[in-house]
Amino acid sequence: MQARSAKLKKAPKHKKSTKTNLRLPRAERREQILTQAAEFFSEYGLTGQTRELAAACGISQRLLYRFFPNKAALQAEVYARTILGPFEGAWLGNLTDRNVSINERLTTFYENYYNKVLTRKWLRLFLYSALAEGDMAPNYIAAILMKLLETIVDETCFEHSLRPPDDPDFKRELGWNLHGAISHLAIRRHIYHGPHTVPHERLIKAHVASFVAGMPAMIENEA
Amino acid sequence: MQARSAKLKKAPKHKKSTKTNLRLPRAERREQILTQAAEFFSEYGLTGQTRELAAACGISQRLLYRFFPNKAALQAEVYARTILGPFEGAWLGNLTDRNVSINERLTTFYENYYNKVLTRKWLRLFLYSALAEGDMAPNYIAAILMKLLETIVDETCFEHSLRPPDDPDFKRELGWNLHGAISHLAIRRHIYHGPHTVPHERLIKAHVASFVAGMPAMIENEA
DNA sequence: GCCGCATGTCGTCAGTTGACGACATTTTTA
DNA sequence: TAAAAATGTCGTCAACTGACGACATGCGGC
Repeated sequence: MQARSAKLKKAPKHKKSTKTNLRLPRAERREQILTQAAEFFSEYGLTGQTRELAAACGISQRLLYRFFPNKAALQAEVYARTILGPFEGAWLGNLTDRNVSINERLTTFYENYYNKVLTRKWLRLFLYSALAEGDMAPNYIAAILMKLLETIVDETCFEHSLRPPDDPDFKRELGWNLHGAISHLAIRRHIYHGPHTVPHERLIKAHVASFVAGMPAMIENEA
Repeated sequence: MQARSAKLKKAPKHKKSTKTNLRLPRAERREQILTQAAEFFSEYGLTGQTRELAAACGISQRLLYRFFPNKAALQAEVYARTILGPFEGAWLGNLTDRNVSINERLTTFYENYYNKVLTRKWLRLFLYSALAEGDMAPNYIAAILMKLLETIVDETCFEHSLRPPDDPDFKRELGWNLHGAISHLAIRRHIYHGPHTVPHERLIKAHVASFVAGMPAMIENEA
């Protein structure tokens, strides 16, 4: 964001000598760029400059355009990896193991989700994209989230021997009670720079406890 | 890159025929600019161009600099009005009226909060600012929110004849269970463009019901 | 009427920024 | 080992963008 005074001094004009600007195979360089770009756009937003990104990669700006036709294409790939990637894991399986208590299942899942998905990098990229109307793959995420939300509501209702709501939209919204509270915890900590005084493990347990205990009230309230 | 706000301004102010915008008194023009700017920066982010904003106002870009020394100063004032403004209202009072049921108090409050504060404009401005590390007045908001969170936890605990947690940080975090769930509902609807199939009134009631019913579990869970 | 000033615009400067042609250097291959 | 291919940089263009000096214009007071 500040002066790019980091601009290399009298770089080795033709002599190899000291500077080891080693040449990387195409795939490897591409990988490095994508990794740096995820970090970079997450930090400075989608309007971050390609020159700055190149500097962060330690390469010339021109080289970026040897790998991606334009900035948007690079960002699309960053998005696909960093946002969609973490969702690939199907940890959903454990959620339906009724040999384990519902509280433990939910706590374990969200402990994992918080650490693997709701990171600073992920949240910033996601929010920048959403604010820019970046409809990048919201459907994909929506599909996975819908399944998750239905699962946690179904399982929690089963615990109480309750019949889940018939309206699928409303049913998922009940799941958002827990999912939203934990997502917002991550947003507060990573985006709003709220205090980290209470360890998140303790809070996830509390949110899960409230969700499970509050489920009957949410459903009965509908009478 | 392309049309960020490329919308040619429509007719001036009706009257005055073909001639350009009528001349406004300084205070009035300033007001108009601030109103438009809130809308504008909320929509296009803090990197929105002053030329586009001027066009939206129907004035020349130069004129903006007759009212504000620079872009940042204008944004700071927009922020103070649009973000801080809605917090001024002290609807907190009703929350402690124990003649009314806790569910009704919380529902009424959050119904109001959702409609008056958690609007699309407010959320977008707030998020853009937070992502840009805009430490603009987070303290002021924090102070009000802290009071709010403590109040709703105190009142809900009172309902259950429970002693609120001694640790003030943890106590506030419990309040975030409800506040976060509702904030995230607004974020989903206004920022993520999630579905609006279920009316928010119904969801606020559900979240409140879960919060109130789940409070004992959150506290006992600490054993 | 016409003076003076607040209101408002035009044009431009200097720094930015995405994109890319031309060229240089290293590695692979026949 | 020389040519081809791959890897990489320099320099530049055109559009963008915040900022502002110079100038124009409507309006109230006398």
